[in-house]
Amino acid sequence: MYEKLIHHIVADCKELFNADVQPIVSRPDEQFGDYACNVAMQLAKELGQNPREIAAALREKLQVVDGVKHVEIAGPGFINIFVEDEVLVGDASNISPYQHHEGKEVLVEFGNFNPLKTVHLGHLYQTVVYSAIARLFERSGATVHTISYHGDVGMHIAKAIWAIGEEVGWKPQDLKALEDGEESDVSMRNMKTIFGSYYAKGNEAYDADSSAAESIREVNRHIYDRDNQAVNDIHALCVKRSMQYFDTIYDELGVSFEKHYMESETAPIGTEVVKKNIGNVFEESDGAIIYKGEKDDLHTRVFLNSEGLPTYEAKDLGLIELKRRDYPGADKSVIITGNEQQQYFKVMLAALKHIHPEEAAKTEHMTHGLLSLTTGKMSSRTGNVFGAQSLMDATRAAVSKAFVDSEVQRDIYLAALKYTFLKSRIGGDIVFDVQESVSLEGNSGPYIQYAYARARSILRKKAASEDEITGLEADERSLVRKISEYEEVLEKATKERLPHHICTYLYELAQKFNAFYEKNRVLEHEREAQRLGIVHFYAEVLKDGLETLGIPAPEKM
RNA sequence: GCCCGAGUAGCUCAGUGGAUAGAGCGUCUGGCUUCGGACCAGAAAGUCGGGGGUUCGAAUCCCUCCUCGGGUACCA
Repeated sequence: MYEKLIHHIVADCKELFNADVQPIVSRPDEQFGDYACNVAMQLAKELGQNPREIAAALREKLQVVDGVKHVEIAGPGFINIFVEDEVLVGDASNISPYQHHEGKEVLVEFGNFNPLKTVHLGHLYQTVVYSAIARLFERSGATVHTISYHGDVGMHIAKAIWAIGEEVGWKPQDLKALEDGEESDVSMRNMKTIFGSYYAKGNEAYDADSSAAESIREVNRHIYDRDNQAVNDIHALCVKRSMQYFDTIYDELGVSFEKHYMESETAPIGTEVVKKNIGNVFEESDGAIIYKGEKDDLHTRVFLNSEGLPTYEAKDLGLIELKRRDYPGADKSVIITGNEQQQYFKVMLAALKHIHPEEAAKTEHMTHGLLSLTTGKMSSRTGNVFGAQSLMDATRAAVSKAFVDSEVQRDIYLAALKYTFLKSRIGGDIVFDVQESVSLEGNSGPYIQYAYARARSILRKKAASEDEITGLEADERSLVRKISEYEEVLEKATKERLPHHICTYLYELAQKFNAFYEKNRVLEHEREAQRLGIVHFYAEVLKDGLETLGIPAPEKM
């Protein structure tokens, strides 16, 4: 109905006033109607007419639209539209009407876990956000290619490799301890601790000892040039182990990737691209190759440093070349990073515009905020920060304590974890309380899962029939009206790339149903058939919404 | 300094040009042998950072100031 109304209003404004409008049709407070439009007030100034008169003219037109019951004009000129019950029931029963990205090929990429580094909360958050965005595109009909990008080169890697190399005397065959570890979850975590301590060791030496710093820089060059067997072997082993460890986290989260790209692959290609464009895009300055962003109202950034090594900027250009090679048919390329890279990306994309303008045009960079904890003292004395693994463990523990006998603890755990991250708007920083994130009450993932399980429980007792739902009572109508909003919510979430709209809606819907259910019987009631039908629609929306967010919807809890 | 972003109830957040600014947590009051109480009903709690402006209408747009975060050439 929503799209139909917009269509009618556009046509009517054209016909009546010869005006081109982009009307906003909203779902007002229930007392004002099922849909509301403010186009009359927008047009009032343009036409020099009284908004209520404009509204009155539109009202005549809208009143005869099929499915519209009546139209009221309120306040300064709101057009409030009341529709027939069947319209709401129809919309409530149709949960996948919009396919905005049908036939489109979309790449969704994020730069995430870096080999040899610990996985912290921000990485976990980013992973959950990323997979929800990818699902939104999928849900709206796109073919989505999921891509991850990992920093396996750079000073942080060089520091760790140097420390390992020093310890084993640069004989990688002595790395038995690393190679032979069992690949169980626990041993993978140990591996991360081991890598972390090597990194710390290398970092310390780099700051304290200038000769160590020089040899670390040398290791760094070897990593780029791949010209030292010992460095290559240690590097390969460390990356392999790290990626195995990351896979355990991805598996746990139910996230998967079509392709992983590594900076070691993108670096040489990016370097090539930059070198090829010196003179027309890039220029030399103080021994480095830079892009002057000032001509685009941005700032200058280094693409190749004075040692000739590519910075992240050049590597990113290399990654774009790889994506062009691997996905020539992509219509859109979405990249998700933290806010701090916002201005950096503008410069990189400005440079890209000179190299591949069409690629720059289809690239969309979206950013998310920082994650922090309310209780700042989550790091223990030993220096272990409260990382991704700690949060996952804490959440899992809370779930197994609260749902001792449940067969779906994993599903509930995923709901608690993911919903915590997804319920806030993407973009701003998020401060959260571990206790609250682990909470299973109120506005939480498990609350919505529970709502679904309750609905399924009713439907197990008696299945919804195919009977028509007619003669809605006030409470029923109100619930159906809410269910019918789902398609609009989905559309909004997809267009704005903001999954939290779905969370907000699902929570409101579940609350509304719970309130209805509290005072109205479903089974063994004279309107049982109709009510079972409504419960069925409600359950379908909850399930679809949860799954779009990447959260499972178990039948029983 | 310059360039971004943020500031809404005690805390964490929705609301981003519309009608009395909404939730969760916390506090207080009530409701469970009941279709699943992991729930529901209700109360208290707000100068929407301050000030100015645009508009029929501003938490939302513009200007300005304050506070915090980020970026600002060889980190990502």
